[in-house]
Amino acid sequence: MLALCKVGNRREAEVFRWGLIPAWMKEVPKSGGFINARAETLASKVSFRDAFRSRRCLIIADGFYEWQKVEGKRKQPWFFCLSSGEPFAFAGLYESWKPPQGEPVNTCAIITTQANEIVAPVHDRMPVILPPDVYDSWLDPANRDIRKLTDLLRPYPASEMASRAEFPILRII
DNA sequence: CCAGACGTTGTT
DNA sequence: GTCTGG
DNA sequence: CCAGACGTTGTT
DNA sequence: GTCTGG
Repeated sequence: MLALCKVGNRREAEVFRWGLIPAWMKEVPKSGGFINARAETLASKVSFRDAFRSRRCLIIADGFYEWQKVEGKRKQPWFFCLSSGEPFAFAGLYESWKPPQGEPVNTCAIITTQANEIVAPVHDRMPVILPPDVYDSWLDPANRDIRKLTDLLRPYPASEMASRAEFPILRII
């Protein structure tokens, strides 16, 4: 997946493998890494703390799915997007993981938070979407204010979002 | 204090 | 009843 | 999470 | 490598 990060003074777009692998891991975990990190516990979790301190990124998307448990049926997917239809940015973390041998692998995870009112009927968690005015402070590795960074990780306003039930068969683009 | 975990709930 | 240690 | 502690260094 | 659970 493609994500924006800040290297030196420049914003860069880089390809990351979805599934963050902490630097100290010796081999690729069975799960393939951590695809989600909880906003509430980020700062204290060994696996995310370093990335949260200095390797934050933005993951561009135009929507996301949440899957609703429906009694006796397969899970029902719902599609969520901005009512403006504009693309947006998930708050993400990345790591450059060094395998025992071979080239480093860029890995990333998205951050989740409590669901807002539009997502809550479907699922209790949702990805953190950041508004454009905080992109700079989120991306800046020199930003050491963990408290303020944590405060950015809120559920996006439901009033600016739209949703629709999606049929799995039809969703292939 | 040391052994063992270290993360979330995605995918169909 | 509540805290602590394993 | 549940079992087991729940207290301090006084006195002879 | 560092934290947690026993």
